[in-house]
Amino acid sequence: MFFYTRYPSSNVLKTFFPDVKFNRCITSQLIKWFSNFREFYYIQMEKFARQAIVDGISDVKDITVSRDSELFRALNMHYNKANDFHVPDRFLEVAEITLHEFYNAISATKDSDPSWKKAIYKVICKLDSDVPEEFKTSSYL
DNA sequence: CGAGAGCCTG
DNA sequence: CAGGCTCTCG
Repeated sequence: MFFYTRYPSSNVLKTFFPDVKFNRCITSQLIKWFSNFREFYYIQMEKFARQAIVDGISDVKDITVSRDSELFRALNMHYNKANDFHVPDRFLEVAEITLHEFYNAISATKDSDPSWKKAIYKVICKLDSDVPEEFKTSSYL
């Protein structure tokens, strides 16, 4: 599910767990869970973006994310351990865009600003796609 | 005041 | 992942 949306609202998130009766506690736990997913995602992005800079890559266009990228493997390992479904191409695009955002920001030393990631989050949150209905049938996450 | 983001920690 | 804490926003 994360491969489709990075910023689902709590209500949207809930619809993907039809078999769960939510109370305040479980809901916040679910929100927290997804928040952790985002955290991991951005941590990886920053890590690989910095690595690209250390590696001396000077053009953003030389930074790409494909299914056999180290970055993709790290993410897939985390969100899709069993590798039981196909990751949408759109996710690869979003991942690449995210990586570029980090690369550009760090290159411009914007990371000296305590809240420099906010600008990136603002861009990425607009790239969410709809999650296929099939995910609502079983506890896919 | 409560939900949720974001950051840090275990 | 889950807890805990600060901070923003409706």
